[in-house]
Amino acid sequence: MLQQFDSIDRILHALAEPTRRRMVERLSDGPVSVSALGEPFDMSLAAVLQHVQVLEAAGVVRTAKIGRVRTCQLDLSAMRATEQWMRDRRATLEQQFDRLGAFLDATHGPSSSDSELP
Amino acid sequence: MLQQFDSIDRILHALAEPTRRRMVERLSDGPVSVSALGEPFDMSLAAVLQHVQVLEAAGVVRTAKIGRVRTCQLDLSAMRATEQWMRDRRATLEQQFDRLGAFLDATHGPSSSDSELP
DNA sequence: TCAATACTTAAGCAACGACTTGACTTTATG
DNA sequence: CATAAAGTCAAGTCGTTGCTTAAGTATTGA
Repeated sequence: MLQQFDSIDRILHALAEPTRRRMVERLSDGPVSVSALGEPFDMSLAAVLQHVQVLEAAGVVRTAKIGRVRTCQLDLSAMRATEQWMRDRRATLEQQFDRLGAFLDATHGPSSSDSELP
Repeated sequence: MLQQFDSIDRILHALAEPTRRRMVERLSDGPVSVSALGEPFDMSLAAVLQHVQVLEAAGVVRTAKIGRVRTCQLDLSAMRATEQWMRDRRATLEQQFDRLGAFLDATHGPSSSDSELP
Protein backbone atom coordinates (compact mmCIF):
# COMPACT_ATOMS: atom_id res chain seq x y z
CA MET A 1 0.00 0.00 0.00
CA LEU A 2 1.27 3.44 -0.95
CA GLN A 3 1.87 5.70 2.06
CA GLN A 4 0.34 8.75 0.44
CA PHE A 5 -1.96 9.48 3.37
CA ASP A 6 -3.92 12.65 3.34
CA SER A 7 -4.89 14.39 6.53
CA ILE A 8 -8.17 12.57 7.22
CA ASP A 9 -6.54 9.21 6.53
CA ARG A 10 -3.94 9.88 9.21
CA ILE A 11 -6.56 11.03 11.72
CA LEU A 12 -8.77 7.99 11.17
CA HIS A 13 -5.79 5.67 11.29
CA ALA A 14 -4.72 7.21 14.59
CA LEU A 15 -8.22 6.88 16.07
CA ALA A 16 -8.82 3.34 14.78
CA GLU A 17 -6.49 1.85 17.41
CA PRO A 18 -8.36 0.89 20.62
CA THR A 19 -5.51 1.94 22.91
CA ARG A 20 -5.19 5.31 21.20
CA ARG A 21 -8.96 5.78 21.28
CA ARG A 22 -8.90 5.29 25.04
CA MET A 23 -6.02 7.73 25.30
CA VAL A 24 -8.08 10.29 23.43
CA GLU A 25 -10.98 9.68 25.80
CA ARG A 26 -8.66 10.29 28.71
CA LEU A 27 -7.36 13.47 27.09
CA SER A 28 -10.87 14.79 26.65
CA ASP A 29 -10.87 15.22 30.43
CA GLY A 30 -7.89 17.53 30.14
CA PRO A 31 -4.13 17.54 29.45
CA VAL A 32 -1.86 14.86 30.96
CA SER A 33 1.78 13.83 30.86
CA VAL A 34 2.96 10.90 28.73
CA SER A 35 3.47 8.60 31.70
CA ALA A 36 0.12 9.54 33.24
CA LEU A 37 -1.51 8.88 29.88
CA GLY A 38 -0.03 5.40 29.76
CA GLU A 39 -0.69 4.54 33.39
CA PRO A 40 -3.98 2.64 32.71
CA PHE A 41 -2.26 0.36 30.21
CA ASP A 42 -0.03 -2.65 30.80
CA MET A 43 2.59 -1.38 28.40
CA SER A 44 6.10 0.05 28.40
CA LEU A 45 6.55 3.81 28.39
CA ALA A 46 8.27 3.51 25.02
CA ALA A 47 5.09 1.99 23.58
CA VAL A 48 2.98 4.76 25.09
CA LEU A 49 5.24 7.33 23.52
CA GLN A 50 4.88 5.69 20.12
CA HIS A 51 1.10 6.01 20.39
CA VAL A 52 1.45 9.65 21.39
CA GLN A 53 3.67 10.24 18.36
CA VAL A 54 1.09 8.70 16.04
CA LEU A 55 -1.63 10.89 17.55
CA GLU A 56 0.56 13.97 17.28
CA ALA A 57 1.59 13.24 13.67
CA ALA A 58 -2.11 12.99 12.84
CA GLY A 59 -2.77 16.34 14.50
CA VAL A 60 -5.13 14.78 17.02
CA VAL A 61 -3.01 15.90 19.97
CA ARG A 62 -0.47 18.62 20.53
CA THR A 63 2.34 18.19 23.04
CA ALA A 64 4.83 20.43 24.78
CA LYS A 65 7.76 19.56 26.96
CA ILE A 66 8.41 21.55 30.11
CA GLY A 67 11.41 20.40 32.06
CA ARG A 68 11.47 16.65 31.81
CA VAL A 69 7.73 16.12 31.40
CA ARG A 70 5.87 16.24 28.10
CA THR A 71 2.25 17.24 28.40
CA CYS A 72 -0.32 16.07 25.86
CA GLN A 73 -3.48 17.88 24.93
CA LEU A 74 -6.28 17.16 22.46
CA ASP A 75 -6.47 19.29 19.33
CA LEU A 76 -10.14 19.39 18.45
CA SER A 77 -9.73 20.67 14.92
CA ALA A 78 -8.64 17.23 13.66
CA MET A 79 -11.81 15.61 14.95
CA ARG A 80 -13.89 18.47 13.62
CA ALA A 81 -12.43 17.88 10.14
CA THR A 82 -13.26 14.18 10.36
CA GLU A 83 -16.80 14.84 11.55
CA GLN A 84 -17.14 17.22 8.61
CA TRP A 85 -16.03 14.53 6.13
CA MET A 86 -18.66 12.15 7.52
CA ARG A 87 -21.34 14.83 7.48
CA ASP A 88 -20.53 15.53 3.83
CA ARG A 89 -20.92 11.85 2.86
CA ARG A 90 -24.19 11.66 4.74
CA ALA A 91 -25.47 14.83 3.14
CA THR A 92 -24.68 13.59 -0.36
CA LEU A 93 -26.43 10.29 0.22
CA GLU A 94 -29.41 11.87 1.94
CA GLN A 95 -29.79 14.11 -1.10
CA GLN A 96 -30.04 10.95 -3.21
CA PHE A 97 -32.87 9.71 -1.02
CA ASP A 98 -34.61 13.05 -1.34
CA ARG A 99 -34.29 12.97 -5.12
CA LEU A 100 -35.63 9.41 -5.20
CA GLY A 101 -38.53 10.44 -2.99
CA ALA A 102 -39.32 13.37 -5.25
CA PHE A 103 -39.11 11.13 -8.31
CA LEU A 104 -41.48 8.59 -6.82
CA ASP A 105 -43.85 11.33 -5.75
CA ALA A 106 -43.82 12.77 -9.26
CA THR A 107 -44.21 9.43 -11.03
CA HIS A 108 -46.85 7.76 -8.87
CA GLY A 109 -48.46 10.38 -6.60
CA PRO A 110 -47.26 11.05 -3.03
CA SER A 111 -46.84 8.01 -0.79
CA SER A 112 -44.92 7.08 2.37
CA SER A 113 -41.51 8.76 2.55
CA ASP A 114 -38.40 6.69 1.74
CA SER A 115 -35.90 9.31 2.81
CA GLU A 116 -34.69 7.50 5.92
CA LEU A 117 -32.87 4.19 6.28
CA PRO A 118 -34.10 1.69 8.94
CA MET B 1 -2.93 -6.73 20.43
CA LEU B 2 -6.16 -8.23 21.69
CA GLN B 3 -8.87 -8.36 19.04
CA GLN B 4 -11.60 -7.15 21.34
CA PHE B 5 -12.86 -4.48 18.91
CA ASP B 6 -15.98 -2.67 19.82
CA SER B 7 -18.27 -1.21 17.21
CA ILE B 8 -16.61 2.20 16.83
CA ASP B 9 -13.19 0.57 16.59
CA ARG B 10 -14.34 -1.52 13.63
CA ILE B 11 -15.93 1.46 11.92
CA LEU B 12 -12.85 3.66 12.31
CA HIS B 13 -10.58 0.84 11.20
CA ALA B 14 -12.72 0.33 8.10
CA LEU B 15 -12.66 4.02 7.25
CA ALA B 16 -8.96 4.52 7.97
CA GLU B 17 -7.94 2.75 4.77
CA PRO B 18 -7.57 5.18 1.83
CA THR B 19 -9.02 2.75 -0.71
CA ARG B 20 -12.04 2.03 1.47
CA ARG B 21 -12.52 5.74 2.14
CA ARG B 22 -12.72 6.34 -1.60
CA MET B 23 -15.15 3.47 -1.91
CA VAL B 24 -17.34 5.09 0.71
CA GLU B 25 -17.16 8.38 -1.19
CA ARG B 26 -18.28 6.56 -4.30
CA LEU B 27 -21.12 4.91 -2.39
CA SER B 28 -22.35 8.25 -1.12
CA ASP B 29 -23.41 8.89 -4.72
CA GLY B 30 -25.63 5.81 -4.56
CA PRO B 31 -25.51 1.99 -4.56
CA VAL B 32 -23.13 0.11 -6.89
CA SER B 33 -22.10 -3.46 -7.62
CA VAL B 34 -18.86 -4.90 -6.25
CA SER B 35 -17.10 -4.81 -9.62
CA ALA B 36 -18.30 -1.28 -10.38
CA LEU B 37 -17.06 -0.22 -6.95
CA GLY B 38 -13.61 -1.61 -7.70
CA GLU B 39 -13.40 -0.29 -11.26
CA PRO B 40 -11.42 2.90 -10.35
CA PHE B 41 -8.74 0.84 -8.61
CA ASP B 42 -5.88 -1.16 -10.10
CA MET B 43 -6.71 -4.20 -8.02
CA SER B 44 -8.11 -7.70 -8.37
CA LEU B 45 -11.80 -8.28 -7.81
CA ALA B 46 -10.93 -10.54 -4.88
CA ALA B 47 -9.18 -7.61 -3.20
CA VAL B 48 -12.17 -5.36 -3.81
CA LEU B 49 -14.43 -7.96 -2.24
CA GLN B 50 -12.20 -8.12 0.83
CA HIS B 51 -12.58 -4.36 1.28
CA VAL B 52 -16.32 -4.66 0.89
CA GLN B 53 -16.36 -7.38 3.54
CA VAL B 54 -14.44 -5.18 5.97
CA LEU B 55 -16.87 -2.32 5.37
CA GLU B 56 -19.83 -4.64 5.78
CA ALA B 57 -18.48 -6.24 8.96
CA ALA B 58 -18.09 -2.73 10.37
CA GLY B 59 -21.68 -1.92 9.46
CA VAL B 60 -20.60 0.90 7.16
CA VAL B 61 -22.22 -0.72 4.14
CA ARG B 62 -24.99 -3.21 3.61
CA THR B 63 -25.01 -5.53 0.61
CA ALA B 64 -27.50 -7.75 -1.14
CA LYS B 65 -27.01 -10.20 -3.95
CA ILE B 66 -29.51 -10.36 -6.77
CA GLY B 67 -28.75 -12.91 -9.45
CA ARG B 68 -24.98 -12.86 -9.86
CA VAL B 69 -24.43 -9.25 -8.85
CA ARG B 70 -23.97 -8.02 -5.29
CA THR B 71 -25.03 -4.45 -4.74
CA CYS B 72 -23.42 -2.33 -2.02
CA GLN B 73 -25.06 0.55 -0.24
CA LEU B 74 -23.91 2.90 2.54
CA ASP B 75 -25.45 2.49 5.96
CA LEU B 76 -25.36 5.93 7.50
CA SER B 77 -26.00 4.86 11.08
CA ALA B 78 -22.39 3.68 11.49
CA MET B 79 -21.03 7.08 10.52
CA ARG B 80 -23.60 8.79 12.69
CA ALA B 81 -22.38 6.76 15.69
CA THR B 82 -18.79 7.72 14.95
CA GLU B 83 -19.64 11.39 14.58
CA GLN B 84 -21.42 11.12 17.90
CA TRP B 85 -18.34 9.68 19.61
CA MET B 86 -16.26 12.59 18.32
CA ARG B 87 -18.89 15.13 19.33
CA ASP B 88 -18.91 13.66 22.85
CA ARG B 89 -15.10 13.98 23.20
CA ARG B 90 -15.28 17.56 21.94
CA ALA B 91 -18.11 18.42 24.28
CA THR B 92 -16.27 17.08 27.32
CA LEU B 93 -13.12 19.00 26.47
CA GLU B 94 -14.99 22.19 25.63
CA GLN B 95 -16.64 21.95 29.03
CA GLN B 96 -13.15 21.93 30.56
CA PHE B 97 -12.32 25.13 28.71
CA ASP B 98 -15.53 26.70 29.91
CA ARG B 99 -14.78 25.73 33.50
CA LEU B 100 -11.26 27.13 33.19
CA GLY B 101 -12.64 30.34 31.73
CA ALA B 102 -15.12 30.65 34.58
CA PHE B 103 -12.38 29.96 37.10
CA LEU B 104 -10.12 32.62 35.62
CA ASP B 105 -13.00 35.07 35.49
CA ALA B 106 -13.79 34.40 39.15
CA THR B 107 -10.15 34.57 40.31
CA HIS B 108 -8.89 37.59 38.39
CA GLY B 109 -11.89 39.51 36.88
CA PRO B 110 -13.19 38.89 33.35
CA SER B 111 -10.59 38.89 30.54
CA SER B 112 -10.31 37.54 26.97
CA SER B 113 -12.02 34.15 26.55
CA ASP B 114 -9.85 31.00 26.32
CA SER B 115 -12.69 28.70 25.36
CA GLU B 116 -11.53 28.15 21.77
CA LEU B 117 -8.35 26.52 20.42
CA PRO B 118 -6.41 28.34 17.64
C1' DT C 1 27.13 15.84 43.11
C1' DC C 2 24.49 11.52 42.84
C1' DA C 3 20.59 9.12 41.99
C1' DA C 4 15.97 8.90 40.64
C1' DT C 5 12.52 10.48 37.22
C1' DA C 6 10.69 11.18 32.70
C1' DC C 7 11.29 10.66 28.55
C1' DT C 8 13.85 9.23 23.87
C1' DT C 9 16.01 6.32 20.47
C1' DA C 10 17.09 2.16 18.11
C1' DA C 11 16.80 -2.58 17.01
C1' DG C 12 14.22 -6.49 16.57
C1' DC C 13 10.13 -9.53 16.57
C1' DA C 14 5.49 -11.44 15.90
C1' DA C 15 0.85 -10.45 14.44
C1' DC C 16 -1.99 -8.18 11.21
C1' DG C 17 -3.61 -6.51 6.95
C1' DA C 18 -3.68 -5.61 1.88
C1' DC C 19 -2.69 -7.95 -2.10
C1' DT C 20 -2.05 -11.74 -5.32
C1' DT C 21 -3.08 -16.03 -7.86
C1' DG C 22 -5.70 -20.02 -8.89
C1' DA C 23 -9.51 -22.88 -8.44
C1' DC C 24 -14.50 -22.95 -7.92
C1' DT C 25 -19.71 -21.73 -7.90
C1' DT C 26 -23.57 -19.42 -9.85
C1' DT C 27 -26.12 -16.83 -13.07
C1' DA C 28 -26.95 -14.99 -17.45
C1' DT C 29 -26.75 -15.07 -22.73
C1' DG C 30 -25.73 -16.44 -27.63
C1' DC D 1 -25.62 -26.47 -24.04
C1' DA D 2 -21.35 -23.65 -23.98
C1' DT D 3 -19.25 -19.72 -22.67
C1' DA D 4 -18.78 -15.53 -20.40
C1' DA D 5 -19.66 -12.63 -16.40
C1' DA D 6 -19.74 -11.72 -11.45
C1' DG D 7 -18.51 -13.13 -7.39
C1' DT D 8 -16.38 -16.38 -3.71
C1' DC D 9 -12.80 -19.17 -1.13
C1' DA D 10 -8.17 -20.43 0.20
C1' DA D 11 -3.46 -20.10 0.33
C1' DG D 12 0.52 -17.53 0.40
C1' DT D 13 3.56 -13.12 0.00
C1' DC D 14 5.23 -9.07 1.96
C1' DG D 15 5.14 -4.58 4.03
C1' DT D 16 3.28 -2.20 8.28
C1' DT D 17 2.35 -1.79 12.98
C1' DG D 18 2.33 -2.57 18.04
C1' DC D 19 5.14 -4.06 21.18
C1' DT D 20 9.48 -5.28 23.68
C1' DT D 21 14.15 -4.59 25.59
C1' DA D 22 18.33 -2.05 26.12
C1' DA D 23 20.89 1.88 26.11
C1' DG D 24 20.86 6.64 26.04
C1' DT D 25 19.69 12.07 27.49
C1' DA D 26 17.99 15.70 30.17
C1' DT D 27 15.94 17.40 34.63
C1' DT D 28 15.04 17.40 39.37
C1' DG D 29 15.62 16.80 44.30
C1' DA D 30 18.17 15.19 48.45
